[in-house]
Amino acid sequence: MSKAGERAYNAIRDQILDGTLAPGSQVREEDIAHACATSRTPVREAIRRLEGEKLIERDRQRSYVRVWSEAAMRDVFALRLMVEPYVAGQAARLIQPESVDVLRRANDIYRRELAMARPDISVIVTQNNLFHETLLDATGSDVLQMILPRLIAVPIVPLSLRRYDRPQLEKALEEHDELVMALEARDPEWASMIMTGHIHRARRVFFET
Amino acid sequence: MSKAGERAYNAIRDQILDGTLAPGSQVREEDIAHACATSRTPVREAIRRLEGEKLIERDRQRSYVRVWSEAAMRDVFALRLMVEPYVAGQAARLIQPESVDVLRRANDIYRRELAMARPDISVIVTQNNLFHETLLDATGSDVLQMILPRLIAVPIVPLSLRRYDRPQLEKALEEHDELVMALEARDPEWASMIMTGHIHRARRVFFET
DNA sequence: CTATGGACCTTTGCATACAATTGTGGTGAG
DNA sequence: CTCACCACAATTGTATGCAAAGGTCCATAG
Repeated sequence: MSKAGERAYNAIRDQILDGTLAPGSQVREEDIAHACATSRTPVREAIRRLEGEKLIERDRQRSYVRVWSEAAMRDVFALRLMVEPYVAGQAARLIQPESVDVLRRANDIYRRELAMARPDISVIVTQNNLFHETLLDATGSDVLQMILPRLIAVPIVPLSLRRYDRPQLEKALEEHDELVMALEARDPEWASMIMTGHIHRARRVFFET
Repeated sequence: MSKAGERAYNAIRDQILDGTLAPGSQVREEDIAHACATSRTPVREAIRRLEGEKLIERDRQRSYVRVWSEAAMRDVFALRLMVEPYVAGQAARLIQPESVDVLRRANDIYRRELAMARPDISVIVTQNNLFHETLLDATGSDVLQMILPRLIAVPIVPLSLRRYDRPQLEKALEEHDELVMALEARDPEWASMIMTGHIHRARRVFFET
């Protein structure tokens, strides 16, 4: 997309997702524009996009970083439990060998990091995100690519891995590995079952810690 | 929202949904701006929003009305089959008596129209939409209200009722009536089961006619 | 006759200026 | 002392102008 508009979009989004912009805080066009060395025009577009993604909400004129209630998070996980297994199943039908390689590499980096004495969680988070995004792309479905990001691009979800202890991180990696096997076997039922368990466990960790 | 921006958004959206702007046709900022008696700036915002809703797609610079493939429509129905029963179940838990009345009234108008010699389909479409929207609102869930409209605000879906013949319209009404019973009984399983059948049947009609 | 290059034209991207709206703080009346 | 109202300040909304990027079409060479 356009240079300045894209810069502004990524800047705001990153700051929301990593918590720099706290939930509930006001997002001023002028501030972002200044930070991105651009004018308000592309910033406004970026804000509109993020509004559509529900990362930003509006009260009359002003924009704020959205706050997510616990009830909303329950709905998010309920929907992910429906949609993500479907994604895994579709990916099992349609994935290309190159994408499987990408998944495998993501798991290898994850594994290597986890083997270290003090793993850097942000590396694991990145590889985890890459894994799930690659899976989504592999479905080749515009509809899924429209829906799922709205369920996982929630400030808390990508960070929920940080709540995992080491055994939980190991378990999650095992599930990723098994998912790769299911995809290679082109077995939709197997893939979606693994994913169901994977999300279930994520939900437990999220609500019980 | 803003006056001009909202006008532009609704204008484009309406034209896409009712087919005035044909799928695949180019959407030019200047044209819309002129039609809405405004400048390009608010039009650009409207286009960005619709892009986020996947009603508009972009190729390099230009914007076009999105075309929905059959594969996409299959995904839409697959997801509706997951989400709408969940909506019905949540509504059964949380719906207020006044909302039940709204649903009942919608069904009554539907029924009266259907009893006529030559029913006006657009009346039935309106009441059908009202029914499903009321159900969605009754869940009180921001997340559901963010997700579901993206699955049904697809050019073809709101119009799919037009493919129903009279017995199918009668069957759909019966299902609405039974859904009201399930909601009054506050029985989530019953409600979601009815909805599952309802969407299943909609899918059959959609793909077999 | 086809293919390639280039000028031109169409459309969008960005910045700036100004208008409008909303929040806020202070002042005066009760 | 409190409440209401008015004025001003802070932000956003809209318009316009110009820059840049892509696409198109014609001319010319092979």
